Amino acid sequence: MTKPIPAPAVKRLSLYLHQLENLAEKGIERISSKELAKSLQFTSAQVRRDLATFGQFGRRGVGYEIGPLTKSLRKIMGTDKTRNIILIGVGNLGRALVRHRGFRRRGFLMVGAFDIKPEKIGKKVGSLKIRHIRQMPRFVKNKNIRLALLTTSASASQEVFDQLARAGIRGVLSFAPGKLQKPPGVAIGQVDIAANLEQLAFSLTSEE
Amino acid sequence: MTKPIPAPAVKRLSLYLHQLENLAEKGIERISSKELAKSLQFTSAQVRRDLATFGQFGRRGVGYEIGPLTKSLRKIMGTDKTRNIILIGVGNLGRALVRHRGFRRRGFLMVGAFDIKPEKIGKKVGSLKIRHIRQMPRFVKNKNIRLALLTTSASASQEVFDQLARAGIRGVLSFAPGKLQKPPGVAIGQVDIAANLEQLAFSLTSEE
DNA sequence: CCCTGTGAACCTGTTCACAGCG
DNA sequence: CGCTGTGAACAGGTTCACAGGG
Repeated sequence: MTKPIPAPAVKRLSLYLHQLENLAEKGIERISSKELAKSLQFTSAQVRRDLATFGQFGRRGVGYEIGPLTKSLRKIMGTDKTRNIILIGVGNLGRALVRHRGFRRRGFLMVGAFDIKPEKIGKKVGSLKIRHIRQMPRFVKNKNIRLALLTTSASASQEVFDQLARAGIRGVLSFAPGKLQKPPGVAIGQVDIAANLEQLAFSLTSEE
Repeated sequence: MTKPIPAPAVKRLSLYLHQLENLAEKGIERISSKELAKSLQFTSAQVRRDLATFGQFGRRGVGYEIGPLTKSLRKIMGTDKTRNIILIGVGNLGRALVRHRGFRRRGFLMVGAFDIKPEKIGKKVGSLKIRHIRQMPRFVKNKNIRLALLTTSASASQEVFDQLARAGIRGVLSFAPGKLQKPPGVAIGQVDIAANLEQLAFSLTSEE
């Protein structure tokens, strides 16, 4: 029986990892659950519990060695080797994502950008040439791509998602609102900016 | 005693609202918890429980009237009247967000864009003139702005956040990685795209 | 009889508190 | 003695199952 891993814990792993990288840059080599917790506004028990979910990384009486721990967490997250990613839908948001600096630092490399509009094909976005989505399946196969960002309109997103799934993509991060129907074996993440804003707006209503 | 409202329920309210708007466009006037649930891949009990958290909207034996329910939910979310928002940090992502079509539809109107770089000031992004962040506090006060999007670098985000809080902003949606230290009375939302990608990458490791 | 609204059971994830190792 | 790792208690949210109105 594979033990189930709490999704919230995985979410926090990202934060731990990011924080540890910052600390390493400052030359710090060890940290206790208490200190790490304080910097992220969590409790020390939470940090220990989370890390313990994935293995035994600390030394009693001492704390965690940042170097080895960072390495282990990267491996767990699947970002110990650089992962190639592609983007479908080169609109405003798509363009910004292709140029986004943050991915590289976290182990992701944007290697392809696709769209369906003829007038966009062949143009450049950042250092990438925009390809027709027709060429996506071969590209995915050749370069062994597993992850894609989806920034098409809501109306096109299900159709494009299905194409990605057929092409062998294993995880899709969608920026379109609306639930995607997913086949088994493909993971979906969704970033809904307007929904996030609405949640903020809600917290205002209770206070004013 | 004000009863506490589960944060996950608020998150789902956004989804209900969006779905109901879609249904209304199709001319549908009534829906049962079961049908609404199916379209979002939730359970009917969940839908009923969530809606009941905020009031009594349904009729037994019948279901929910889409028109009135939509109106009520908008009011609850605080988006029944258009809310003005501003953006700080006109980089790649900022530019995309200013031009983003989705906000208007959800009741948000982008009315100001600010940056600190002299060479950007006075240029246009979409239909907005970029202003110096120095002018932000007066702008916020005059136009009575409550919400802001923050797309500065991680290193600047805490400093800018504090300025926003001092200017009277009540909710900030940040796109920079790293936890912000927040004063009471200001709500924070965070969108960390790289972290979302990492979570997808994680789900891959367990399967391959 | 249909479908909502809701106590109660259940379950999952968090916090507590301490045993155990360095 | 310090700090991790972890059973056990706890809390919050979800699901069940049914009472009750239309």
